[in-house]
Amino acid sequence: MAEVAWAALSDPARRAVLDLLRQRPHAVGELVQALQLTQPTTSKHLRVLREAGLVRVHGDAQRRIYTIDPTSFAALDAWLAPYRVLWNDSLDALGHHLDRTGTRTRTTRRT
Amino acid sequence: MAEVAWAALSDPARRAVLDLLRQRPHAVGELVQALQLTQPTTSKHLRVLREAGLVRVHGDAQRRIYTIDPTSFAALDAWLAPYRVLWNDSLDALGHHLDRTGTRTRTTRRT
DNA sequence: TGAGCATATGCCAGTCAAGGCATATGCGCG
DNA sequence: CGCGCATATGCCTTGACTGGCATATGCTCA
Repeated sequence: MAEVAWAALSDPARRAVLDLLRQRPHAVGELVQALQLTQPTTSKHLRVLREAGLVRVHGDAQRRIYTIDPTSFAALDAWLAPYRVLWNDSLDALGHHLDRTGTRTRTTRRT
Repeated sequence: MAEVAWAALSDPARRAVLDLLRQRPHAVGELVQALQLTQPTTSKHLRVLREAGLVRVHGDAQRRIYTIDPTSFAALDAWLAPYRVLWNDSLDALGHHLDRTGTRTRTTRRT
């Protein structure tokens, strides 16, 4: 199902793209420069991410603005969710008190 | 970093294996039968999962028992975590009240 | 409308993962 | 100690993905 989404995430460059987009929407050119990739390569990665439903293109002008598409991420997380209980249990067992590690629902201030 | 872990998850068969292991540890033979895969293929998938740190082999007798290794999952979730806030916001915006969707730290009761 | 920028696509060669088959290894039992 | 079961590994072929390059497309502006 999420099939393509997982495959998309398996590439480091693509995860890097997402990490940039997570902060703010970017135009292709910005990504090219930030990631030190060639323009065609970047476009191809974006295509993969787009078809995986992980990103969305906004401006259809000359500059195409890419943004994160949260819904697909939700699907990934949904798959991962059942497993979360497992390592939470393990951590508890180890006495890891760290209040909600970094796994909170809405904080994400890290770095 | 998690590099291999993502790649491992990109295969449906492997996710199926994990879904089985999540419920209880399984011997290779059980997986073969449950997933309708050939034995060598299954072993190879298990190898990938093992090297990705997603599973662990317990009994070193004739029957090798595979179990989920929670730690690697934590790494994946850690990467995913920053994105979680994004779709939570979207959902909130849409008026989704559902307290902490299913994203709590220690519940995961959803189906 | 013609030039130029930003982005996408096509084509090609190299690489890598996957499945099928045969076979090797590890282990317990008679 | 030799046999047989459970699992792992090797080899091979095929298909998919990647990056580089050249080039096509879409859009804006003079």
